[in-house]
Amino acid sequence: MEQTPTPLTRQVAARIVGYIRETAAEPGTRLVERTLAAHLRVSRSPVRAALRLLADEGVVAVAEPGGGHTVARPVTELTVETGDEDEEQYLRIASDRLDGELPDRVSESELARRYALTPAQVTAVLRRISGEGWIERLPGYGWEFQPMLTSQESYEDSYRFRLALEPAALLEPGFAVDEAAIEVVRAQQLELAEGAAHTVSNTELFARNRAFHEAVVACSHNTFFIDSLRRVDNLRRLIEYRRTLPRDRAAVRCREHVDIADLLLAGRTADAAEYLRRHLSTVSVEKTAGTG
Amino acid sequence: MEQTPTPLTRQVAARIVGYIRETAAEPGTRLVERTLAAHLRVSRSPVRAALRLLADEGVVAVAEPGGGHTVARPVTELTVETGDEDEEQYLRIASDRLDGELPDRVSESELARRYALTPAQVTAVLRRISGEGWIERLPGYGWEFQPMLTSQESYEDSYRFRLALEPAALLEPGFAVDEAAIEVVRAQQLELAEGAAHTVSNTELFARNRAFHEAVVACSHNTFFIDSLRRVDNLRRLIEYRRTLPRDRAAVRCREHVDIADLLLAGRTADAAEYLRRHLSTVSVEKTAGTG
DNA sequence: GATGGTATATTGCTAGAGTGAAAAACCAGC
DNA sequence: GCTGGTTTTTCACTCTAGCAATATACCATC
Repeated sequence: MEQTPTPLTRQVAARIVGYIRETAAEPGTRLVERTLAAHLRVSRSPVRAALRLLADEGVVAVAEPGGGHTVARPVTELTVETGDEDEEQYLRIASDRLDGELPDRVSESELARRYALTPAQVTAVLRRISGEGWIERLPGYGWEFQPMLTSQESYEDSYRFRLALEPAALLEPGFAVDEAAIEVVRAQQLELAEGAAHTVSNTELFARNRAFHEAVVACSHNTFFIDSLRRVDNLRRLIEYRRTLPRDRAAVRCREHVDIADLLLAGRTADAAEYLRRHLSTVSVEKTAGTG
Repeated sequence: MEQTPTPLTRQVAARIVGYIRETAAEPGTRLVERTLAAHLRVSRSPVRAALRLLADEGVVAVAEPGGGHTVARPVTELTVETGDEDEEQYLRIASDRLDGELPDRVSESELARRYALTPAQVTAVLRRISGEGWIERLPGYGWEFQPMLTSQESYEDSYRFRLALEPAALLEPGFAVDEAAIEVVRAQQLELAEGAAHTVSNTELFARNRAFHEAVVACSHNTFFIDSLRRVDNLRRLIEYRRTLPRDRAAVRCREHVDIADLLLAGRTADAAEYLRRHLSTVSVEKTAGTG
């Protein structure tokens, strides 16, 4: 009865759980297959497989009249299980590279051997890494790692880049506050500022702060600003993992995030931009001085 | 005697010609295989194949004592033959997409059929396009085109992005003018300003202007600024191809480029940044008003 | 120790058949 | 028209073996 689910099925299942949480759907809410498929950009096939999987786990219930599935449990009880094996491979390579375990140039078969990957998996992970800009295909055979955020210097570079970018994004003519989105990240930041910053994991802290900054910049409705920030954050994530963040300072920064959100919600965009500029300057100094 | 050269061999040959031109090597100059290989990031194998090809074409000569190759002709006589078939495939797809001939979602086999490509070629071109950010792999099968610079709106977005980026790059603490590089692009711009802007091809005009802006930003020595600009330019290139540029205005802009280069060479970086800001504002208005 | 020449080892592409999974089309019921 | 269920079609991955091209190591010479 319980086939081993495919990676895609697991991923879709995880994202359905995320969807339920985002929409705060209460138990009994119908989960429409076509809607989910369109939202997750896949066909109904993996959606149906994922729903069966979630039904086995008791997360969703089979609707009696007419079939289909409904939410079974309240949002608060949902676990976060990602089970993303692609992500693991990616992080292992990133980690090895940062530790200097991987040479500057590697061949695809070398990666396949070292990490016990199929050719398709190698293709997938290389696609992702090159998309993030820290590996490049050579003209002949092989790939070459590009300088990452390893050095202190390039880390500071990334902050000055954001300093040029983010405040400018708020001053875009197309800037319009997405109140719902800002409310969500504001709530997250408030929670952090009021103590959660001391208990939450490194990963989670970074993810939320990232979500805040990206939600703000997303209001600019300018793809170039949004994409650029996302690219920088993808790289930052890899080394923030390995840092020990001073949590008392983090709490202060989260409070500032709340303030920025408030300014935006009050329509004081210019003030928010200026506040954001100062905020980034401060963080930059903290980070780059903190660990030397 | 004359085997059909591989794509890589042709590409390497073309880049060797470019190398000769860049270094302004005179006839008789020795072309060291290992140096070329390191410079082009390939092994000596394709370099040797390319040199044999160029020897057949008479571009390089076989050195008599001790073997090896030397430059045969003066730089001015060199042809520009690219013969880059990967580039052609890429441009065909870009063109079709801009014309609305390609649907939002495509499968790899669909592309292979439509353009008569081998699977490896499909992989290569998708790698490139996704690197430039206008296609994305879907979670399941298939790829989805992302909004490009098709719309007038997104085109304006790209200019405002550069407006936030480029002047800020000049104010980077690590900014240091690469005099040699700036001299080169200054000379190109001067030539354009003094008439060549009216005779040169669309492609060439765009390439030179791009080279100018990127050379300036490269002096910031901040990867994030440099990469971001390159990404925007990759996209701009695709639609600038199809524009009819008003050449009299282009000449004026090239003159401004020369002025900016002069300010930089004189060490007046702040003035250059301000000039660049005004320059970009003007260009933005011209472009976005010109063609409607 | 550079350099060109040569030999060897690896690499990634090709081709074809087979396969499980995903996309797409179709159907029935409300 | 919207929904869940079902069927059909298409897709891309997995093997396998073979191979030309590339990368690498090794010479010989000056």
